[in-house]
Amino acid sequence: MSVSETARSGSRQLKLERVLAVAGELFAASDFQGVCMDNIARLSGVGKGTLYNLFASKEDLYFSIIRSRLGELLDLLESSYEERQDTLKNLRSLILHLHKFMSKHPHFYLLWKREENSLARNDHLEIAALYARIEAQVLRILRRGAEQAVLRPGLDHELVARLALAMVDGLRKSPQNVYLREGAIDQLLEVLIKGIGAEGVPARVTYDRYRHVRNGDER
Amino acid sequence: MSVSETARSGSRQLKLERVLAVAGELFAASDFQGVCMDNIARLSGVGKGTLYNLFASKEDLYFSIIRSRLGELLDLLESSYEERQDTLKNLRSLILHLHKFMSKHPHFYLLWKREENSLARNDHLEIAALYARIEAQVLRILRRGAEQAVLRPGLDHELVARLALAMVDGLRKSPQNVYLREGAIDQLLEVLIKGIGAEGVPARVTYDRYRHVRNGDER
Amino acid sequence: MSVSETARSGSRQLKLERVLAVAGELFAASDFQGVCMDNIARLSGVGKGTLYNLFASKEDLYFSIIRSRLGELLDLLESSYEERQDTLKNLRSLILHLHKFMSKHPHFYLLWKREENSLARNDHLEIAALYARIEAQVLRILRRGAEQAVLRPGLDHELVARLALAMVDGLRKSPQNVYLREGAIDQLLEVLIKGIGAEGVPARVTYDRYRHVRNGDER
Amino acid sequence: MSVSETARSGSRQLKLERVLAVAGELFAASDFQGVCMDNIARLSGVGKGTLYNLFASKEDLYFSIIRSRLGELLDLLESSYEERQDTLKNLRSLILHLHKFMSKHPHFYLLWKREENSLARNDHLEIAALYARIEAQVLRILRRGAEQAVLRPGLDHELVARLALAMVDGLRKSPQNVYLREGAIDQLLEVLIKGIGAEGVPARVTYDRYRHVRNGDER
DNA sequence: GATGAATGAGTGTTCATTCAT
DNA sequence: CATGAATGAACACTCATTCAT
Repeated sequence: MSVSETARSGSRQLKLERVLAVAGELFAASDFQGVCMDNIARLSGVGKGTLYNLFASKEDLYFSIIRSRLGELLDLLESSYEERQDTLKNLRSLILHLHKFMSKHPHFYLLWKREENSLARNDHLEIAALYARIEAQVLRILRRGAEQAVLRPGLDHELVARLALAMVDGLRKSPQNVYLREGAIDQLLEVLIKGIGAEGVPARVTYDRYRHVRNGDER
Repeated sequence: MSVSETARSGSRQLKLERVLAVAGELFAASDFQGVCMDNIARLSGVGKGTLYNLFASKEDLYFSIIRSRLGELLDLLESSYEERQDTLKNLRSLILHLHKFMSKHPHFYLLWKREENSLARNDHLEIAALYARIEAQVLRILRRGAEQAVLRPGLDHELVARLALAMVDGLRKSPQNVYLREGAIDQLLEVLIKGIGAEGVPARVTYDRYRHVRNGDER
Repeated sequence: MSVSETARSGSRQLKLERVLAVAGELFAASDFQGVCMDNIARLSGVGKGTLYNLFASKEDLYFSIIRSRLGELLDLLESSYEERQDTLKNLRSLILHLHKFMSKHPHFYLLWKREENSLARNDHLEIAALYARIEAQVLRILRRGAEQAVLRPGLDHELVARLALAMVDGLRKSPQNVYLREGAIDQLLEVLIKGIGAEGVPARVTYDRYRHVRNGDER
Repeated sequence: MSVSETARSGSRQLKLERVLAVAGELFAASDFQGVCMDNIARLSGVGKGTLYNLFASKEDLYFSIIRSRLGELLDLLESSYEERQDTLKNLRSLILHLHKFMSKHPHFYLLWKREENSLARNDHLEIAALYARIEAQVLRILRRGAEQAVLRPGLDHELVARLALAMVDGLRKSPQNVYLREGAIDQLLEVLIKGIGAEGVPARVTYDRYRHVRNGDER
């Protein structure tokens, strides 16, 4: 993480990133068992043995992809939260970041969601823990909203958190171009805020528009 | 399906059902490649060769599970719709049926959702078509609601359909007991109706309560 | 074992024998890890999968070779013993049978002796148990000899048993033609009997000569 | 070997010894292919590359262990022989040295005996040559004994040499504590001398007892 | 039709050896 | 000289599919 990394570990880091990217794409295109280490190695331009220097096993590689990106996402979400901010703005910001991240890393997102629907892989606990941190972040926002009376009373916040996150997922299942369709996320927010906001709370947050930029796509 | 099937093909039907049930459980517990035909055959009490009389291939078997249950679900949803009914009741009914079905067939649901997150399996188109029919059903309800001015104007119905279905999915990811928690689905409906309903439309549909009965669970 | 085996199990038996023979030769020519299942399969004329139907693993195959032949040998030695016979004749007979068997199955013998010098393979206990039965047989003869006062007193019979068996092993390490050299085994017996016999016991047992026939050699 | 080695090469010698010791233990505990160079390097505290500076290959390392210890043993046996000495004493001394050496270096002994039961390793000739020198030493003693008429006539000395060495091997296969059991080796000698000695030659050599000291064990 | 033994392509993983640093 | 990261050939074992019975 430090900037002063040596050249060696830098090169190692690069190799690792390349492997993660290639493997992510392959895993997304097929499934865990449908991808073979030979291909990952060849397409990453490293020897098969090197794969096993970087990761303990195929499974480790698979979950490393999810873990690393999920970590990124969490850092993003947690650092973008501002306690003193307007609750709705925070909610909006979180959802926008989520949406942006999943537009930027569709491969990773696919893997993540797929694993959510797998019951019993060994490593699953770790993934579940990371996911729980996302929910916790939503919960924090919702509770702050309840304190500020921005949300209507009587809501089961845990349930609402899950619903909100599920709605963002819903966007992903749309025909491809929808990721770009400007209004989708605003409509989502409007439905959500109207659904959970207290009477008279404006559902449309227009100021401070977030720019939908698709940068750095993975081919 | 016909009543007039011979005893022989009846036995065939039974075998087929047993295979589908066993295979569904196995596939849900692991993943496509993690299940082997030997086990399916042994646990179903049929010979391996018979499997290949019933299904063209392992993949065919896999998708047959999804296809058959998804067909059931569609029959259910489409037949429960009543054109002349109250729109909100129809929406509510659809969501309740969905929720009930996924409580009753968690194995199948897992497979289905998992496949939704797979890009390129050969058979995917067929599944997608079936899923589209569910969306179409939601859409039909929403449009009827718009005609009756029960929904607020300006909504992208396709988007809303997707969001609504995603919210139901959200329930599934809850800790186990939530399937049973009575209020969850009502809160979902309340949030949704408040989110998309026209001003003054009551969000709580209390009359004619749907009974949450967990019958016929698959062990 | 029964003569009335069905054709199927007969064919299975044949295949199994062929595999054991081929694998025995390969293992003897190299070592456990130096032989690959692909080769065993190819040279046995069976598919690789069939190997795994017959044996649980490579190790199982390896030890099956030893186990099966060692069983044969034990049956031979134990059935050739006659309680009421002259003790020296019994000792002589045992050693002759041992020698004959190791001339006839040099591959097996090599494997067996090699394993004796391996400390910790999983299956080793079983082999050790079989070997112990051979020693027990020698012991039985020696004790009977002590009763009959054919052996000089004061001998540690266990030690003598081990020495006797080791001497037979010594023959094996000779240049190849020695297996055939008529006199070797008689000299061995003479040294042994003189070494452990009571005073006045004739060391040369000339009557009833055993014919050294080399039949059924394995290519 | 020379005393005037520089400090550097002295360190090299030390490294080499450490590697030989570590590798010997590992090879004895498993088998040739069951030991990997990584482990040898790590446990020896040298880099993997250094291993390849010391030895041409894994096989070379393996046989270097046997070769070096076998060399030691030969020096010992050949230097302990005294032409003018009593023949039986020389024989006894040789066997005692053999026995002591194999008590002191059980790892090496295991490797050596294991290789004796392998037909065709490339390097085998060299080992065989060393073994032949041991046999030659026994032969020398036996022939001298024949000259002195201490042995009975008519013996095939080569065969007797092999039998004698095999008997010492027999001791090794005993239950562990036997290495220590004082009397075993004396019984062996008694049996052997009675077996091959001329009439009237005392079989028990009691004067000048050899002390069975277990010194310098390899942990 | 039903069965399960036989098959061999395919896969994860290891490890001796090399070579840039 | 010493090191250990990189490599890819080699291997045990699995499993979808076939087909003789």
